[in-house]
Amino acid sequence: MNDTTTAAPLRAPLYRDIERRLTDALTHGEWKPGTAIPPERRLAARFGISLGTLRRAVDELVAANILIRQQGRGTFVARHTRDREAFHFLRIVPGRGPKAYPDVRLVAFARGKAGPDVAAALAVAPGASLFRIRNVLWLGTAPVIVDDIALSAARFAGLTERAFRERGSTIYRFYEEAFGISVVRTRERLRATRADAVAARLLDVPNGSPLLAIRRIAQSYRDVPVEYRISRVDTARHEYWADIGS
Amino acid sequence: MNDTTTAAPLRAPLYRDIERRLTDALTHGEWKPGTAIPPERRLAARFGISLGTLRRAVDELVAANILIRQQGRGTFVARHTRDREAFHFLRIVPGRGPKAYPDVRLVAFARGKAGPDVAAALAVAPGASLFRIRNVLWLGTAPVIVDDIALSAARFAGLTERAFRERGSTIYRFYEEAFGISVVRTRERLRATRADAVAARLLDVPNGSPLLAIRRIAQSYRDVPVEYRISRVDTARHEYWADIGS
DNA sequence: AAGTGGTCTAGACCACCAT
DNA sequence: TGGTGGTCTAGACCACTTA
Repeated sequence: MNDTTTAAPLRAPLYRDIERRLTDALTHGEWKPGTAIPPERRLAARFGISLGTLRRAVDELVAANILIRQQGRGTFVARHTRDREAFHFLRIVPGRGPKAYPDVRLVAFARGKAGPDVAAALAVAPGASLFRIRNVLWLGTAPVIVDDIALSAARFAGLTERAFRERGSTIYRFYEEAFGISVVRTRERLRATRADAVAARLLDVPNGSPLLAIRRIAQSYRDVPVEYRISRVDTARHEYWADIGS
Repeated sequence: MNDTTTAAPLRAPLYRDIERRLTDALTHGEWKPGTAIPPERRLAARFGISLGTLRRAVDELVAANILIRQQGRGTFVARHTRDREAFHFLRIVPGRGPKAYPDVRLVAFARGKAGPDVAAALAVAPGASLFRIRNVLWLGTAPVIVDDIALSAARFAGLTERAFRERGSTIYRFYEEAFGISVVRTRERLRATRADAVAARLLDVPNGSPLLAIRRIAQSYRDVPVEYRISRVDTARHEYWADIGS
């Protein structure tokens, strides 16, 4: 939650320690997305700390959308649902009218090599092997977004076009279930660009139309980058939303 | 911090109550931006609650950037500094190279009437009197952003072009000091557009160049809208950043 | 009824800042 | 040295879910 630039105190507070031990357990797959972690009283006993301190550590992970509390039921490891992927990570909404789920259509699946930018973004060596996936997202009755996704072939070993096409769930849920990779945050950079020939054709807009270009780095626990994605969005009838300070 | 859609429990927790009483005091000007609120132990006694509960209420306001804790010194009402306005609310950064403070140049100051969209955004009656302000923001050696600001003339009674031009501080700090209006959050919607003749001239780009258009509603305590702003950004060498899930 | 998370208390002690 | 926020504890009781 802190700025990455914040100086670490000489002795980290106990709840940070516990927080680290909890994400350790998550990273090592001790608790899977969608399942409950042990009850708070049990965890507090296991770590030999008070309930208040344990709750504080869990609070941090809840705030980071890594854990989800449900009163009376338990605390669960967050998992990607259709809603979460469509309305939390996908920040494109209609200018007017209700939100809709995107219809994701795979248009290209290939292997490639990482250029310097992608390599830096994914923390792999330049020239490392990649999967490159292109999707067109339909919202309502029109194509609105072209997504170009780059994945490290090493991290997603065994991925095939067929598995991706027939995944039967959202993309991030698929990463979770098939590769044990949980996307917990994204960093996005936006620019206004012009549609090139490919995007113009896929989005059915004139060549040179203004498109919103979003560069996204998706990260897992511990800020490990797992996906690099460039989205180009036709914002004639849709827009990107960002609330600051809430 | 909660979804606005969350059903309210039958009996609100005590700390929500305290949080409301604290923002009441802020709204009524009991504590001014930049000054310290009373120490936590004193506030807890004043409200007749435990320190833990008082801290929880303060925690919420700290998370919302309304209060700022400083260990050993006190808890202060957040105030707009150059850094906060330039790096927290202004989400435009250079594509490469270090961030810089914007140089804000006023190019137009006028009165006008609210159309339906602006009226809805500012929660004023359609046709209500407005101030309309246009600034060009320079970053480094080039004009990068055109800001068109709309303010309710009633809420900013007495504002003059001269006062705005000679404000001697950032814009949001000026709202705070001259009108007691504290901006604590913004809601932004982004689109890719083409530069019209005016923007092209002010930003020194060809007519029709792609520009990032940002519609911003700035809100004070209790989500009261206080400013409507449309920014048009030349993203050739700058970009907009958004981190999700952190 | 049993088990979970949610709220609230009372108090001890630590870390940091100003004087 | 005194005053501030930061951490941690131990425990009581409430609210909600499931069986």
